[in-house]
Amino acid sequence: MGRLQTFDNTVVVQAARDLFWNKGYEAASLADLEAATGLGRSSLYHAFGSKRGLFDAAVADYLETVIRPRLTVLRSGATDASALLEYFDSLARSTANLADDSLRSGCLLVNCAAGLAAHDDPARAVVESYRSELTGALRLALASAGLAPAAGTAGGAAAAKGDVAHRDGVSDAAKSSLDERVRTLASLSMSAMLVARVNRNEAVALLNTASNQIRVWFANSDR
Amino acid sequence: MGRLQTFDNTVVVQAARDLFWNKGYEAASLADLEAATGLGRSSLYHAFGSKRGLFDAAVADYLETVIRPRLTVLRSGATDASALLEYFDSLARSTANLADDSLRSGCLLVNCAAGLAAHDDPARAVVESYRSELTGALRLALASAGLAPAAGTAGGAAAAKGDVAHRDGVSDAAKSSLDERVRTLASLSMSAMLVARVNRNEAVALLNTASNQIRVWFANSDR
DNA sequence: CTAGTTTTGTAACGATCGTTTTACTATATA
DNA sequence: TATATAGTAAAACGATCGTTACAAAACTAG
Repeated sequence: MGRLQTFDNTVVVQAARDLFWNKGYEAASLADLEAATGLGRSSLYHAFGSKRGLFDAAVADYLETVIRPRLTVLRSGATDASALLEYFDSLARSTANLADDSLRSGCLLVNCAAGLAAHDDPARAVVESYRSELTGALRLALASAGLAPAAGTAGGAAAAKGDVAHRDGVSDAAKSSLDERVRTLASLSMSAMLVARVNRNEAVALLNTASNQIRVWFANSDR
Repeated sequence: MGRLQTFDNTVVVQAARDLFWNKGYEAASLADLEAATGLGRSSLYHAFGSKRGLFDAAVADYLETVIRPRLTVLRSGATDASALLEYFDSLARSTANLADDSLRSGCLLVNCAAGLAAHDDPARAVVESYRSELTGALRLALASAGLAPAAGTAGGAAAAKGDVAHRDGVSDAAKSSLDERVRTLASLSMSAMLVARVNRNEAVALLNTASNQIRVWFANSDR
C-alpha cells in the first residue's frame, strides 16, 4: 500500500455531476471540473481514468441518487392514484422551487439524449434504459392503482374488435390502452424536463397536466 | 461591383443546417462545415460572419422550411379532427421512414433546448418561441375541431365550481381543459422528437398515442 | 483594357481541448 | 527506519478549436 486518497469519491463525483448537469458533457472542460471538484487533473485522471470515465460515474450517481429515489414511490403498490400524484406533484414542486441560477435544472439524461446519445452508443443505451425504467415504473403504478382501463369505457373510439381477456385478466385492448396512458405520462415527464431550462412555468404546467389527467382517469374508473 | 458569389446561400445554409441538426452546434466544427458545404472558411466567414451567424441562419431556415410547413395543416381551420390527425400521422410517418444513418432525425430545436439554450439567452428565446408557436397551432386546431371540451364531460373530476360561460362561449374550466389537451399533444410531439434519436420505434409510438388520444376526444365529443 | 471591388484559397493565429509525462510527496507495510 | 506503493502537483504534450490576415484570383464597371 501507499498514500491514501485525501478526498471522498462520491462528493467529487457529485460535484462533477452537477457541472455536467448544468453545462453538458462537452461544454464542461477539465478546467471547469478541476474548479468544481477542487482537485487537479492528476487526481481526477488517477481516480477516473478519463473525462468520460468521470462522466460515467456522474451518470451512475445521478441514476442512483436522483432518478431512483423519485421512482420508488411509483413502485409502492398503492391501490389508488396517490403514488402517481405524489410523483408528479413532487417533481412539480422541485421544478417550481428551483433557484434561477441553480445547477440541476432539467434532467441530466434528457440533456444527454439530445447531445451525446445521438452518436455515442453507450450513452444511448443509458438514456434508453432510463426511459424504459421510467415507463416501467409508471405502468406498474397505473396498474396497481386500477388505472389500466378496460378499453372502450374511457374512449370508445379506440375499442378493438374481437378483444379477448387473458389469464392475467387484462385484455389486449386494455393493455394497449394502458400503454397509451403510460406513454402520455412518460411524455409529460420527459418534456417537462426538456422544457425546464427554457420555460420553468411551462414545465410545471406540464407536470400539473399529468396530475390532472391522473385525477380524471381515477374519477372515471370503476372503483 | 466585384466578383460574384459562386454559391447559392440557401443550399449552403441547408447543408450547414443538416450538419447542426445531426451533430449539434458545438460538435459541428468548421472543418465539418467546410466539408458539408463545400466551401472554405474564408467564404463562410465572408457570408455569415461567424460560426454562430451560420447557425442562426440554419435555425431560421429550419423554422421556415421544416417547422412552419408542418404546422400549416393545424391552421387549416378544419372542423373535425382531420388536421390534428394529419399532423401527427405525417410526423409519425416521417419518423418511421427515416433511414438509420439519416441526418435530420429528431428536431434541431429540441436538441438546442437541451444544449445551447441552457446558457445562451438568444437561443433560449428561439426555442421558447418555437414551443409557443407549436402550442398555439395545436390550440387553434383543437378549438376549430370542436375539441375544446366542456369541462366535466370527459373528466368530471377536473370540473370547477361556479364555472361561467364567457362571451366567446368557452367557459373558464373548458379553457383550462383545452390547455391541458394542448399540453398533452405538445408534450407528445416534443418528447417524440427527443426520443427519436434514442429509440425510433418508441418515438413513433408516442406520436401514435397522440393520434389515438385525438380520436378518443373526437368520439366522445358532442358533435 | 484598366481600375476597382469582392470573393476565395492558404496559412497562420492564439486559445483551449483532453491527455500524458515527470517528478515529488506522503503513507502503509515490513 | 527502510522500502515499496500510491496520490498529488506542475508542466508540457499534440490536436483541434474558431477566427483572422494576407494575397491571388475573378469579375464588374468605366
